[in-house]
Amino acid sequence: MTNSLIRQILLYEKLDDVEINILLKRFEAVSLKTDDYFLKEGQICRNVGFIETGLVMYYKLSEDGHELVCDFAKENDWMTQYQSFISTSSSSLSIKAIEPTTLYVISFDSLNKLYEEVPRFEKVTRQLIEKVFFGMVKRAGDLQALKAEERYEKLLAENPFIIQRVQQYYVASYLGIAPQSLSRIRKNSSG
Amino acid sequence: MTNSLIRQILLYEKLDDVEINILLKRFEAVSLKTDDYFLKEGQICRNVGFIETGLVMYYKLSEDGHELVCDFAKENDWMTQYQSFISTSSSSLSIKAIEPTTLYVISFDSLNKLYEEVPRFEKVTRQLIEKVFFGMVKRAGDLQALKAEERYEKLLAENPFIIQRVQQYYVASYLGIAPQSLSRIRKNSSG
DNA sequence: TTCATTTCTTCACAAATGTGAATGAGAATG
DNA sequence: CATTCTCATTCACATTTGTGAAGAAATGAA
Repeated sequence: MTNSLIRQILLYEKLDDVEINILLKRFEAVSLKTDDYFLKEGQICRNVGFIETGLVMYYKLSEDGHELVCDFAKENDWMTQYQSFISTSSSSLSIKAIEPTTLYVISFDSLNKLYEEVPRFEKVTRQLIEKVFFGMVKRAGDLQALKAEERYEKLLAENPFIIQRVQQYYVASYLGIAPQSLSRIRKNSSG
Repeated sequence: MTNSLIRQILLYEKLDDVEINILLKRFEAVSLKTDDYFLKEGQICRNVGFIETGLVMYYKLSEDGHELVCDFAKENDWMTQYQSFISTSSSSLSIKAIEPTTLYVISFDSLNKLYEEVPRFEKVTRQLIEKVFFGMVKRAGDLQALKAEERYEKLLAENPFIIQRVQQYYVASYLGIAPQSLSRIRKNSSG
């Protein structure tokens, strides 16, 4: 029995076959078509997903009504809206698939039962949250200290999948610049 | 027995007098003069501090050798460099007092003993970390979506203590702009 | 107080980024 | 295939922000 979910979890914590089987029963396979939502703004996020294949985007509506892209997640990434999930409060973000996406999904209740059944799984979760937290610190630092062109170059170096697989106006939004500016940056940096 | 440390903790979790006494024995009172360090870049952060009075600044050196201000913490705030603390790795940040500061400090080992003695204290810690995490998400969103003047106005509205108590070139760095730009923004926004 | 040092402000100009419009390329649809 | 629609590119120009220099103001030390 090997799938990407188990493979990923085993990177963080050794679990035996019994534990793995318990764990698998708690997850449900879900498919999203492009533009389907994992979570809509205003809803309470009651699930955590692990992406087997595909690509999703976190975004919110800014005050002037534009989509503001906050993050991406791709195959082998975990996804949830932590604030909403943890505090059972309505989410200010939406998460939608921007490629056909297959997931393993676990609900809040199921996750808590899993923690009782497989206590070591809590360590996995904690490490994953830390990873997201440190990623956010890094992102804030980049937005603070780098100019647009540098942020683009860094994204290209560190997360090329975003630039390869995401529409440019979404990438621009994620970088905090206008689509036209990203177009200009790409022209200057490649030539 | 009432001090700001206990008062703050009780906001998050009800603890009885026995627990409070155990807890107090694990913390040590420390004073920092202005420009004294709580943590220096390159060191491993082995402590968590609770600020009773005063003000500290997190910063790192950018590639061009300038101080880049990452955060502030004031009285009744907790302070540590999570990444270094959690993973016992050397810190890329420094934390220094920018006002005379009094602290309660607890070491990594002492904190873990405290978790055994007062298990409920883990809940406090978890909530504090979540708070920092959500704050960082918000900061990244602001840096992404707002222009310099809007970031300044928002800081003034939400954290006026920073503008009142921190030198302007540090505030500018925190906002991700040049000191002269902050000066210009202040001139235009007040008139 | 006086002097030295640091920080803040102001200015002129440079560089970076935003904006609206026009065009073009490609994908989707019929 | 033709048509539409969406997105990317380009351009001219506006706005925002950065930069270096000069001086003013504030701070700290003798």
